[in-house]
Amino acid sequence: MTKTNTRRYWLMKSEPAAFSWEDLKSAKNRTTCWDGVRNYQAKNLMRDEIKAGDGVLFYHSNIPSPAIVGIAEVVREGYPDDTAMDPASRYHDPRATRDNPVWYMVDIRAKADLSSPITRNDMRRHPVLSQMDVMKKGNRLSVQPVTKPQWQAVLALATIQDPLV
DNA sequence: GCCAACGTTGGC
DNA sequence: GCCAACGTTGGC
Repeated sequence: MTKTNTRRYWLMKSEPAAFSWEDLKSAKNRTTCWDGVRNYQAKNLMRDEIKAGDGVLFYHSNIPSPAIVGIAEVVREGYPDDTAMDPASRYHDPRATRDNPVWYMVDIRAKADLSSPITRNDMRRHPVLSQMDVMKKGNRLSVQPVTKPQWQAVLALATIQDPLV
């Protein structure tokens, strides 16, 4: 089986005031480590499920018009989030050690802009995208699974080719 | 700014 | 192990 057939898709939320799509694009190698996630469900996804080559929808949250704004790719899969072991970090967790990192992160790289952002209003009206986890009330997971039909619907709406194929 | 929903903490 | 209290998230 080829990598293409096993690729999975995710949505990652970020408050642009903290870290935006533009920040990712201007980062070295257009790449960043997704550190500071302190939620067990998201940690387990990053440690066990999210693989290099997987697709990422980059989503801006907590703004007047929340939206999917870009396409990224996972370039490094789960490894210890060392900010947890750094007493000077705002993400410090005193339980974390080299033998027991407690928290994990992945690296993602910006791949393509959308022709225009896909807002929650757009998603709400869309038969496929309205079913996304991110549209469910009260869903606070910062890393969420996305189905292949949802991924394809985003690319179709954005009128771009899949940058990961 | 409001508030519903959620995850975590800690007393018992 | 239960659950109330609390802090945070995030849409609106």
